[in-house]
Amino acid sequence: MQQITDLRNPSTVSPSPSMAHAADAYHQGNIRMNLEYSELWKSFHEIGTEMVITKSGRRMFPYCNISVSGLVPYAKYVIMVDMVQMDSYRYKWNNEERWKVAGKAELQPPYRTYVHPDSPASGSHWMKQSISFLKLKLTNNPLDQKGHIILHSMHRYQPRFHVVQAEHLYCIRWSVFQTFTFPETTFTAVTVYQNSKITKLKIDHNPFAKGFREEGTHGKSNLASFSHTDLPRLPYDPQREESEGLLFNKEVLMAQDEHMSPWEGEQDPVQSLHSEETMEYRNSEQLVPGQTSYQPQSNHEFTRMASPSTVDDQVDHNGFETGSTDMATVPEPEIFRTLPFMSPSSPQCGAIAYSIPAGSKGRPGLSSHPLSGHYTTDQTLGFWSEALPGQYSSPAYPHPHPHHLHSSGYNHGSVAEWSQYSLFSYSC
DNA sequence: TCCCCTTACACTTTTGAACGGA
DNA sequence: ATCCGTTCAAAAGTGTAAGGGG
Repeated sequence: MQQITDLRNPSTVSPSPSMAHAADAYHQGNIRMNLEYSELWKSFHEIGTEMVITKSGRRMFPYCNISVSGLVPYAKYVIMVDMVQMDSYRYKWNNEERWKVAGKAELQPPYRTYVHPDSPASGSHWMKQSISFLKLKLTNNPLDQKGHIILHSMHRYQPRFHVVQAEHLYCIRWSVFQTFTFPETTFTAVTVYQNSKITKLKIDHNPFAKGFREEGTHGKSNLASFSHTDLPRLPYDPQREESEGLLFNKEVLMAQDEHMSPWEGEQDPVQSLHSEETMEYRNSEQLVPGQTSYQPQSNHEFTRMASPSTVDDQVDHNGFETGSTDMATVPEPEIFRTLPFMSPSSPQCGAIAYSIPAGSKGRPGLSSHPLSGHYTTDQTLGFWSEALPGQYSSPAYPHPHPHHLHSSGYNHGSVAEWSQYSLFSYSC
């Protein structure tokens, strides 16, 4: 685990002074994360994990399931996951049944983060059972409006988990991020499985694929079929965590020797990346966004959820009409939000964006949108969060600061349900 | 021709409403 | 009126295979 260095006095970070001061008694760096079902992940990783992505969105299998410890029991946290592109290459599966570089990576698609539906929840809530990201979906549709994480096919990615102490989702901007990655969760996004061994593993362990199992092969593996209904809801067990973590490293190293890597060349890029890691996870802490890193965007640019690589693209990736629209007239919108966050290519980025999917009557008037064009730490997330999904209850803007929401008694409703329908994405 | 993507399909699990009994 | 368990149809999640486009 990397040594954690707080970049700023935490007491100046949290928007919730009372809770923040209480939490200061704890070291942020005490947070630990463990990947559940790492054995299953490893069995895929040794072959070269592939995840199917579809236009309508596809779940991961195995899906991410983690446990955390070291949280302040009574403090609120947001837990989320995003996908980091592992390198700047595009791959192809060649005749020798290996992955090889097929060229440079495509331009990065709109960057999105999946927020766990329980967020925000108390530390005790997160620690009492494992945290499942079963419902996270991957898509290759850059115009996706369902909040799925957008990836490029034939590119390599790694899930990245973030723990953020924040009373509300819209406080994330001020919060400290603790980020965790697990080497064995690296995967290649594909539209059709390339490696038949991966297909077989998926069929053997995914209950939905039971119909493709050959007679008699079911149960052959020493790994049980993996259903989310099978997932134990165990209390946190530090001893178990520790032992599994150490076990993992041993086994991964052994696996490197015993298994033929599916990656052409000397080394699996993932192992290369983590070659100096000896712990079961990687952890880094960041303050986001760095205000100085923010680069103002024009209204048009603002609408595009643009990644740095797409700045020159003249197309609105979300297919939105441009121009001003009365929010109250928008029928059944889903809110898409761009989270102040770090991207793989740009460690800190600061734009917050709201938009409404194509097919809606329109989207918030960008010219009058409180967040468009003026990004400061006073900008807020969640100012129209109450009525999701389905409608905006109140434009209620401009809302320059989340504290206004408190003082006005603004009701944010069920944040858990709300976040399920929300989309966080990066805009850099 | 090759590579990759989309789509339709058959099969499975999951979900939730409806119902009946205690 | 409430709770609990069962049933069943619809919805959702799988990998496969054919076909299409660049």
